[in-house]
Amino acid sequence: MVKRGKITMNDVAQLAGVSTMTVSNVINDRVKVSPDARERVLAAIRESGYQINAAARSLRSGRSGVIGLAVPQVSNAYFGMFAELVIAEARRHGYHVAIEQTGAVAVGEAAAVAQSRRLQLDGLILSLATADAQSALLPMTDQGIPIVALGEPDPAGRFDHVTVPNEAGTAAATEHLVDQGCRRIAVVTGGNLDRLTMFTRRYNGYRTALEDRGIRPDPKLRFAVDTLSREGARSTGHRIADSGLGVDGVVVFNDMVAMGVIRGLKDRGVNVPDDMRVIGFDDVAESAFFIPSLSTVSPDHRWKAAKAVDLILSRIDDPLAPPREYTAPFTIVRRESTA
Amino acid sequence: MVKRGKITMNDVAQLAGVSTMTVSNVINDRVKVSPDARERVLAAIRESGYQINAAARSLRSGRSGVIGLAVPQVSNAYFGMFAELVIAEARRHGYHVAIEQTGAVAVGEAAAVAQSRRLQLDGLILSLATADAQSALLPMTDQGIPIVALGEPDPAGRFDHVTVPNEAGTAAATEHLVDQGCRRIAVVTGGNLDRLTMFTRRYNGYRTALEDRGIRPDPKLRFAVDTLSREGARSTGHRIADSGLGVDGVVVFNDMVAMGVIRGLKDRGVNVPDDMRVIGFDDVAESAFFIPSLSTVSPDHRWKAAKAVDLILSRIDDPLAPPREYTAPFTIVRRESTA
DNA sequence: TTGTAAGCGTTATCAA
DNA sequence: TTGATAACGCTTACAA
Repeated sequence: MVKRGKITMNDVAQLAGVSTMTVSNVINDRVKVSPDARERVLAAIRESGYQINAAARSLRSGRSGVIGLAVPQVSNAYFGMFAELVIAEARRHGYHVAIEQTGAVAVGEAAAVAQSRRLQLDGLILSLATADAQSALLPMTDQGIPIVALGEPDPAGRFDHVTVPNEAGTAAATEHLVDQGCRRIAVVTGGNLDRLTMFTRRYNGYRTALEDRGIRPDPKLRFAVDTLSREGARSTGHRIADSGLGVDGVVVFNDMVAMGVIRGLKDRGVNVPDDMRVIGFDDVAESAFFIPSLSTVSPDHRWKAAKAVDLILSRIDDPLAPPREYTAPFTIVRRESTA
Repeated sequence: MVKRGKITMNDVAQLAGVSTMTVSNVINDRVKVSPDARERVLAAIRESGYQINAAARSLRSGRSGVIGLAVPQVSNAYFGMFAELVIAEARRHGYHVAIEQTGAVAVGEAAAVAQSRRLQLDGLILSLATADAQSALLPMTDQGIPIVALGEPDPAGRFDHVTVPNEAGTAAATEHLVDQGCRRIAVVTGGNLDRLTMFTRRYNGYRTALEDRGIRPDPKLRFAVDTLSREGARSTGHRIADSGLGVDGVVVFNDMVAMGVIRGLKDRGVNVPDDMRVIGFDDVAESAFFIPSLSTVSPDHRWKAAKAVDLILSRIDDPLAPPREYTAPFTIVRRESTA
């Protein structure tokens, strides 16, 4: 008995011989419904192929059952992996995930927040990539929905924040290179280091570690790179190989770029790890399969995804709690690229 | 003048001293609105920080302005790249994209369709990975929204279908290996080859090409692999290296697996391309950066994304047109792995 | 060009 | 335990 066109809750109610409220109560498992009525309703739903209308539900209830996840770029391996973990974690709690793309620009990040309100999302996990996100996010007042910031913190400190061990992780990576015998250790970071961004933090970790080990940091050994482009990473490899600075190790601020750098070194006949050692940050899946497999700082991504979802849910319950800050645990994974 | 809580179209209307319909007309750029009224409305929107409620709009109008994209796995490089292209293409037409994950299982694919109806999506681009999708998709009748199938076709032939040149592409890849001097060419495919799936088609392209070049296909040279796991690809590399079959070339059904295979060969001391040549399929971004860079069949992904979005939009206008079928153009990209 | 009225499908509230 | 009613915020249809 398949009705043509849209089947509403009303249709199901008529089929089952009950009121729409009873159907609603069965679907949402809300109040007590007699086993008899419940059975008839479930049968009617099955027969009719009824699907609840999310727009109507969300309009009336004000909640959508959907959490937003805004990332700079969905094609980036790191964010793809992270999205998958968030989806799994949200599902465990009965939530759906809507993925947005910010393009790693401030307006994109602000747009994601606006879009979340439009779509009545129940929360937003917002991966902040810009430092000047400040300009776009700061003026936002009515922060309606729970927001968890990843990467950079909200400059206004309004959001919960989950981050990775930028300083400590990079320091440990740098020390690992020292332990492997490197003395002329270059560092590859993004952007400028004027503000306190992820790049600055990782750069600081590198410097601190060198100083701790009695090696004087050489400013010439810092190479800046365009963050999201693989070509940029590759040409940075060329620059390092051509620098004539006697580099014997490279700390790179993330795995994607590290692999690009290694590729660029290879273009110049510089082999990793024989001629130069390289370590990354993130431990994306492909790092284990790259040739050479990539040593890296491995934050606990699952922990991070779980914490982000947890924070959203707990803030739905308690919107007024003060903003919280968490840092994921990490390990150093030693692979071929630093052997 | 920022109102606390939800600002509705009505609030904006009052602020601007017009009716809600005038506000609606301004927002949707629908009928003629006097420049004066329009200006006041836009000012009121700016002042109040009004955001339209997507749920209400979609409930009333029956349209959401959102196209769904359901892929097996968002962390997969191929689907990540494709999602990005679809997002860009949809945006050009004023549409938003909601990404779903099917897990490459039939129930996931069917769930994505159901979810699309619930969410009032205006269309669904559905990347079909399962052959037994037949069992889950076939019984679906009320196909409410426009659906475009990618990868495998809808077994019932109800959906528009955009595909890649499975046979021709793999045949060209195989011929390229022959041209490079390979004679014992292995093939890596997924699953069993009982049904006519993407795997079968690519396998057929391989066989046809060999026969065309007067090389007799050897069934022992076919290696099956678990599609979505990188570990599986790597161990396939081990199996090929350990096989003692004198393999000098490998045609792999996609790039991700090809890179895993090369990694596995490397584990056994088999170097690509010196000891063995390898070619993939897809031309994902990282293939150019892998070491060795990967030769591959490169379908025009942008073309494919554009065609998929076009088909959705044209079907919104004309739901009853007969299903259409398109195949993306391709080129063979020669890189180090087959040099 | 602008405004009024009705209703999209669901759920909160309250009465039965 | 169940049902009637109103309302969520917007757009369609039509009247002014």
